[in-house]
Formats: sequence, structure tokens, C-alpha cells
Amino acid sequence: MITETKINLSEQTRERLLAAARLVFSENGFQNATVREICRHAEVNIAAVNYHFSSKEALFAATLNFEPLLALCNKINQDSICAQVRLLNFIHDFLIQLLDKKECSVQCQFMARELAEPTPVLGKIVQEAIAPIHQFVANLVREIVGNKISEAELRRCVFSIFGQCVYYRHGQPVIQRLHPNLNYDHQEIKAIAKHIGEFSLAGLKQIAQNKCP
Amino acid sequence: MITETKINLSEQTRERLLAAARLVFSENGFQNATVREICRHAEVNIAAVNYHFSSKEALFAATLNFEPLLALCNKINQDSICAQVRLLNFIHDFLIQLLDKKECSVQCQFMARELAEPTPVLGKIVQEAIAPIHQFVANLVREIVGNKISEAELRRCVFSIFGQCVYYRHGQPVIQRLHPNLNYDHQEIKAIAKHIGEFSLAGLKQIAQNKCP
DNA sequence: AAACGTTTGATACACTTGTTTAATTCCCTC
DNA sequence: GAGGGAATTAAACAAGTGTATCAAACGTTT
Repeated sequence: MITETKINLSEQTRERLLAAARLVFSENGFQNATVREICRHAEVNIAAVNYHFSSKEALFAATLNFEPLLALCNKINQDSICAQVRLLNFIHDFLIQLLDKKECSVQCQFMARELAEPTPVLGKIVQEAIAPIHQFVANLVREIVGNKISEAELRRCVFSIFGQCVYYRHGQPVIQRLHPNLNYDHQEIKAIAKHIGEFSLAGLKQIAQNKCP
Repeated sequence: MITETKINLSEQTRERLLAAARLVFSENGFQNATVREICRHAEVNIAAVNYHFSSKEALFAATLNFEPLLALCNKINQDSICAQVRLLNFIHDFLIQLLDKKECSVQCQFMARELAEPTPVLGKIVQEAIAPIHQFVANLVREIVGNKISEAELRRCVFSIFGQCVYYRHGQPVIQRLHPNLNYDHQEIKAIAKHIGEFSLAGLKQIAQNKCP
């Protein structure tokens, strides 16, 4: 028990570092985030990063945890409702993870950021998070449009859905300047999800009809 | 004439710097691009950047030229065909500027990159390029969907269209890992444009119908 | 051909980055 | 309470950044 206390003290700064790292990384990306700012946020010494983890990159890798993201897919997969509604639910939950600051799952934001700014751990992120989630949506889309469309067209459909969602996160600096009084509260996110859902279902239907005239 | 020769010599390194800057900036972004690499590419001395331009930031600003992008809008605006086809044409031309390496208009790529990684000149880019082009698409969409839908919904439609297009550029590092043998030749760009066009027109139609049952 | 202003060049500066060092402090064990 | 290993600290390191300096080279003008 005494040992536990000791470990807990060390663990405490470790956890503070992880929490601060998640915050700073998600706000500034891997490159622009500095070890000093992370440590300032965590209120620990600069050397703590290289003591507890071995490098900035390893710290970044340690902050990655895509379980909530994959859990989202599994949860939806278990629903026995039709594929259309499952897609709508996914878009909503995905946007929540992507835009809502209240949600502690910064992982989704890492994924989005990684799209534009590749880091040394991009491979891991693609393999563990992006590829599965793309495959998940691809399966949903395939259920909706049937077997008539090609793999290339299926891929483009998936890209269309993700592109719409991710734009709200990527484009935030620009969107904020274009529409200064727009912020992503729960109501707005719901409206965005509803829009992307309707828009995409109609798009998918059109693509499917093209192949089955 | 003698004076011209002199100016041309100076102008020559200036132009070489601009060309190299366009290349390096578009490949690495503003932050990750280094003055040294630009100068190495241009085969000029490091001091040339601060001599001919006054800073790295000013050099970046000097590389910006959104005329081809805005010319695209003007060209399409002059067509007397229906709004739907004009939108399809815009999506195609926009994607060309966004994805085709042959096209020398790196400006569009700057715009896309700026979405994710804001630089000190973001304000200028938003004002001179992004805002006008968003407004242009907004006008097209308004023509297509009519006056029934709200400004917020109109905005989301515009975001849906841009989001789909920009994803192919933003997500390139990831897309390349997901589908290694996919590259953006003219044929592929045409296919992407066709997909996004059909997908979006169907989406717009759906959004418009929602409001006019 | 000489003098001038302009352009180039190598170098150094000031600063920030991630990382390392060595001394100190802390806390548990004996 | 003393000893000892683990954790924290301040300071420094090496590498990289954008920028500034100042002398050399260049081409044009007189």
C-alpha cells in the first residue's frame, strides 16, 4: 500500500502529462505542439516528458486510444435497424466525437488532424483507426447501394461522407472567419448531422440508381 | 535597355525564388517549409529571401495569386446554362486546380492547406479567395434549391460540396496509405468530379424537397 | 577606365526546438 | 533516524529556425 502511494505519485504526474498532451496535441497538432507548453499545462518539469515517456513522439503515441471510436462502430453494428438509420446514427455520433469539446475523446480529432499533417505515427493511426472506420462506413454504404456499384465508386461514396464531416473540423479556422458567430453546440451539431445524413442518403440513392436504371 | 538587363538579372533570382517558394510551400505548408530549402531549390543564397522580400511571411504572401481561382468563377458565371450544370463544371474545374499537379495554379492548394493550418496571412486568403469562392457556390446552390431553405442550411450545403472536394487533397497522406495504387490522373479527377457532382445535386434536391413537401 | 549603387555571398546572430545532464529533493525501507 | 533508490529540478546541450551583417562581386554610368 505504501508502494502504491509512491507509484501513484509518479503516476499522477504521468497522468497529468497525458491529459495535458491530449489537450495541446489536439489543439495544435503534433508538430506545432511544444514539449514546454505541454509541461507548463501539466505543471511539471520539462524533463518529465523524457523521463516518464522517452520522447515527444512516444508521448504522442501514448495518448492514442481509439477504443471509443471503434466502440462506436461496434455499438452501431449491433443495432438491428436498417442500414440507412445506422448510417445516420454513425454520422451523428462521429460528429459529436469530432466537434464536441465536452466529449473527452480527442482521438477522433487526432484522426482528423492526421489527415492533413502526417506524423511519424501516421501508420499506426491509419491501421488502428482510420482504416477500420472507413471499412465500417464502406460496409454500411454497400448495404445501402447494393452490389451494382464498383469498388471505386463505393470508395468515393465513403470519401464523400467523411469529407463532409471532417470539413467542419479541418476548416474551423476558416469557418470561424467566414461565420464568426457559428459555434458547435449540441444543437448545431445535431443540425449538421441531420443535414449531412439527408444529403448523403440522397446522394447514395442517386449513385445506386445510376447503375440500376 | 541596359537598365532592363540589370533589372532582369535581379528579377531572375526573384522569380526563381517565387517559383521555388510556391513549390516548397505547397508541399510542406508555411510552417514546415524552411527558407533554406526554398533557397536551395532556387539555387540562390539564403539572404536573398530577406533582400528581395523582407521576410519569409512576405515571401509567402507574394506567392499568393488567386486570379486563376476567381477567373474560374467569372468564367462559369458568364455561361448561360442552368445552375446545375454550372455547379458540375465548377466542381470539375475546382478539382483540377486542387489535385492536378500539371496545373501550375498552386493557389488552390494553398487555400486548402490553409483550412487546416492557419498562417499569419490566413485573413488575406480568406478575404480574397475563400470567401468569394464560397459566396459563388452559395449563389449557385441558392439558384438550385430556391428560396425556401434558410441561410444556415444553405451554408451547410456549401460546406458539403467543399468538404467533399477538399477531402481528396487534405486526406492525401491517409488516402495514399488506404489505397496505395490510387493516383489523381486526369481520368480519375474526372471520375471524382462526376461522382461529387451527382452526389451533391441529389443531396441538394433532397434538401430543397424537405422544405417544399 | 574609374566610381557608383545594386546584388550576392559566407557567416554570425538571436531564438526556439527536443533532449540530456547532474544535482537536488522526495519517500519508503530497514 | 539513516540509507538508498526513485522522481523532480534547473541548467545546459545540440540542432534547427528566420534574420541581420558586412565584405566581395557585379554591372551600369560617367
